Amino acid sequence: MSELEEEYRLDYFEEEGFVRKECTDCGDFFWTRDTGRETCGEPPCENYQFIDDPGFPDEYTLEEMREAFLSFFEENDHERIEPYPVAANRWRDDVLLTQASIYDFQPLVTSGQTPPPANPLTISQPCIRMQDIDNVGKTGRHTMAFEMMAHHAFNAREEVGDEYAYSGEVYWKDETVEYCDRFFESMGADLEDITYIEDPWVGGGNAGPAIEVIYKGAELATLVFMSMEADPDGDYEMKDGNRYSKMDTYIVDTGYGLERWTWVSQGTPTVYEAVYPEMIAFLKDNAGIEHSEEEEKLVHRASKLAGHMDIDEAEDMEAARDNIARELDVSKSRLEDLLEPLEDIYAIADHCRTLAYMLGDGIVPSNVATGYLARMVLRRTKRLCDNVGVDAPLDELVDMQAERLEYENRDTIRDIVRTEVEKYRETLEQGGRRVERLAKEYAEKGQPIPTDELVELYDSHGIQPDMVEEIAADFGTEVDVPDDFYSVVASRHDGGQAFEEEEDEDDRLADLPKTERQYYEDQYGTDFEAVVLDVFEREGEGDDGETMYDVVLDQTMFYPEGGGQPADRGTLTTDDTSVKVSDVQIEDGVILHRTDDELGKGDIVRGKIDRERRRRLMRHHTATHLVVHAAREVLGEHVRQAGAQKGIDSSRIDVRHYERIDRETKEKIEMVANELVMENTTVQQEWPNRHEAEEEYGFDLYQGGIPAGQNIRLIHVSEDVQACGGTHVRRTGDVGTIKILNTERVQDGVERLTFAAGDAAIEATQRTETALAEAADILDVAPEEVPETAQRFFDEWKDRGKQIEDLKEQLAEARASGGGSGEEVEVGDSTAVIQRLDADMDELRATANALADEGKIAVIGSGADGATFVVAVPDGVGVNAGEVVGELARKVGGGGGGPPDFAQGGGPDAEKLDEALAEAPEVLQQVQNA
RNA sequence: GGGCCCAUAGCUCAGUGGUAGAGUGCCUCCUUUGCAAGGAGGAUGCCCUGGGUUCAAAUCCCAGUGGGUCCA
Repeated sequence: MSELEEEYRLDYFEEEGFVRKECTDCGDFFWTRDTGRETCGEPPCENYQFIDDPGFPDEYTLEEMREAFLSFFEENDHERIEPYPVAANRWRDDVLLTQASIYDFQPLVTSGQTPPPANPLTISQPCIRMQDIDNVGKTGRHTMAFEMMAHHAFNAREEVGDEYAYSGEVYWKDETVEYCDRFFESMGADLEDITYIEDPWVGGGNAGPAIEVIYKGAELATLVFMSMEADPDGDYEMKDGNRYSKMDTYIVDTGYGLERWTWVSQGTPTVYEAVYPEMIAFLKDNAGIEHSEEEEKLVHRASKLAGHMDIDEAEDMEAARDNIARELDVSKSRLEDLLEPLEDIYAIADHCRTLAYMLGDGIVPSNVATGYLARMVLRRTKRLCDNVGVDAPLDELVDMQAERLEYENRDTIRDIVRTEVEKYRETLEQGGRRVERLAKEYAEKGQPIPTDELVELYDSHGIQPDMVEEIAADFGTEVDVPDDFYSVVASRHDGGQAFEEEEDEDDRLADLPKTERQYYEDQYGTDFEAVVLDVFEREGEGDDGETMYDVVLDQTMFYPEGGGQPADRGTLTTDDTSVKVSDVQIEDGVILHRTDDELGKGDIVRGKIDRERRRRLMRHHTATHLVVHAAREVLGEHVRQAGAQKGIDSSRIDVRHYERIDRETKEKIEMVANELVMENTTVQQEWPNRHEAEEEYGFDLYQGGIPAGQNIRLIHVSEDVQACGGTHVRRTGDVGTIKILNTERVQDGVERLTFAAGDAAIEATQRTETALAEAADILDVAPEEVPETAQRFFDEWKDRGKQIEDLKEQLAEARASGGGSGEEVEVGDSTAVIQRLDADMDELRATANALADEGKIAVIGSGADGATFVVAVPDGVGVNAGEVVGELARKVGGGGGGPPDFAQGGGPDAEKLDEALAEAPEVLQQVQNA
């Protein structure tokens, strides 16, 4: 850290008369105007000083505080930026949720590939930190959802010129600290009370000096000066033990906690009371929580103490509670009875805000990714509500927050919450029954429910161990919950990790110029001329191991595989030869044409792409945009594309939605999509600046992934606008027609729509029509009558099955009582009937049973399908049917068995059946004697 | 993206290779009758679909479909 010491010697500190001191408690270095100060000011070195004694002259609500911050920086030449979604995985694939304002600009802006939307800028970014979930409500200061107010400046060293998307210095450390000071000043804070602690920052491969800003015991801001990157040969060793070196870009990354600032301005005992006063009042009232004046005072004092204590760890919670109780001179249980309901209520308010952010930004609960996080939060919130006795519907509670956050899709949010609560209820109900059965079972055995059953219940059925304990208690059953339960569950999930294939990078490839993409200039073009720049030999890459070639041209009409659109095919022709193009890929802007034969470097070639294939792909691509657009219109604004694949005969898109799409809904989507086709509007492409595009259309542009670069290609189809690199038809009418073939649920919360466009749609319709016509033909009715007729046939078929069953029974009885056909022999005191009857197993069984009912041993053999035997023995006769069958079956090369009074068996050698039956009397004798 | 679990009577579920079951609901009758209840009898079923193994599959194996759940 000492290596960074110089980094903190700011001119600003000097001019303002700051002194650098070492905290007498924790040893951290800090800067202050107060020369007499000894500690850094941050808990646990010091306590909160703002509770019941607000830090600013005026109280602020959340909204007022946000506005105060943003307008302060606006007045100081920062541009105000609209917040990004909380679902960060919409623009980056390394994280799920937005956890800080800087996430908005990673990785493209921070690495200098893409310019920032404004420079410098200010923003208040909603964030969600799931890792704090257990502390929410309990510590008085943790929230899962919060807004990070920030100002950012993106700088690049002068000497690197215009290599990056921004250049030069906007401002750096001195100005950043000065802004912080002046903002405090504008709020009416006492500047003597502020300390700036030196606290270098490391994260995500970057690092830099950073400063924590403490005021009245609360950390109100962090000023990060991101300027280093991981580098084994770097000059600086940071606190993570790795070495870092300076980057060409350096970025001001600040974070001011909106909730903290609001809290400090109000001086309430907990942050929740400052942030959600109305909601907490509502919840208290709804849960029927009333406190006497004395209790009220106790709670107030307890909250104050809790706020002072450092209880980040769950284990410390118990101890902290003990200390608080002692200090207040009440019993721990009394304190818990008072505080626990309040803690639940604080958590509910916070979780509802989290849910409002998540669902409002279009996350659909599911078993994957952010959807799963949303489901976890929702279920946890529901449990908290049940626990504390809040009976207001959850969708209403979430809506209260959604309304405050000014989301427009509130109806959808409520719908999603209702659906999800209902799903949870069903899961609990089913799980409850399952646990009851288990509890009963183990209660009878007098054993506790073992751990592996618990793991199974949790892992496969989503039932928490505490719920098992609760239900088991009703049956007096113990439950064996190990302390490391969740790690036992985790160990079940250990498995082989897929390893990534590494491809050899060709240096020659890197030196080639980017191929000119003619397919954008003329999407209908199929013929072109080009010069061969290079040819790569690919040995053994062909389907049958033959050598293939990757041809690089200066320009091409061939569309390389991308954005779910397969590559074009066609031919490249010179005066001497013609080669087939079977695949086209793009690598770093260089387009590779996979061919079956060699071309010479410098050759001039005529390219020709498979026109019909391309047309079909274009129709399907435009149709994809139409179907997504139609799905949004029918299902709701939350609908997002979750993957797509275009094809020749059909295409599919996966769409996020919280319910199954039934046939009626499917037809509605199909209708809307086809209406757009019939409108026959033009399909337009443009290449606007990415930030202008984002500003105008929002993040919903990026349905199929986020492209890099300053300018992005937009495709306008009707009202729909998407960032897209694919080829499209000129007018929607050129799609012809769209037929949705199928909908399936590919994951929870993700529906797959398979559809065909143009001639492929007609073909698909014809296929189903043919199937129907053939079915109608077989039934000999008109196609419209197929369902009714099929129903009638099915019913009749069932009826007849029952009749046949009946008749066989009667036949068997008649045979048994009529006797005659079978050979009767005496076995001990009883009579055995040995009979050959070439019929199926059911019939043999019925006959044998009927004989046994008359008190006779039945040995029936059939040669209908191989050789089969049934042996039935009446009650009280000492012959083991299983053994008899076993013996007989062996003679026909098979086996058999069953209970002593009824057995069946057989074997493949039907011609030995009579022989076996002839020996049956002997077998019976033997078995009886044995 | 990966793992695990489930699919049998209208409903809730048993059945672990050998004659498909229980509880509940349904129908009929009896007792009683204000309602509820009780007794006797009866009907329930492509054991999700398709393949495989086997003399024999609801049962074992594979694939599919539908649902549930946990993890990243």
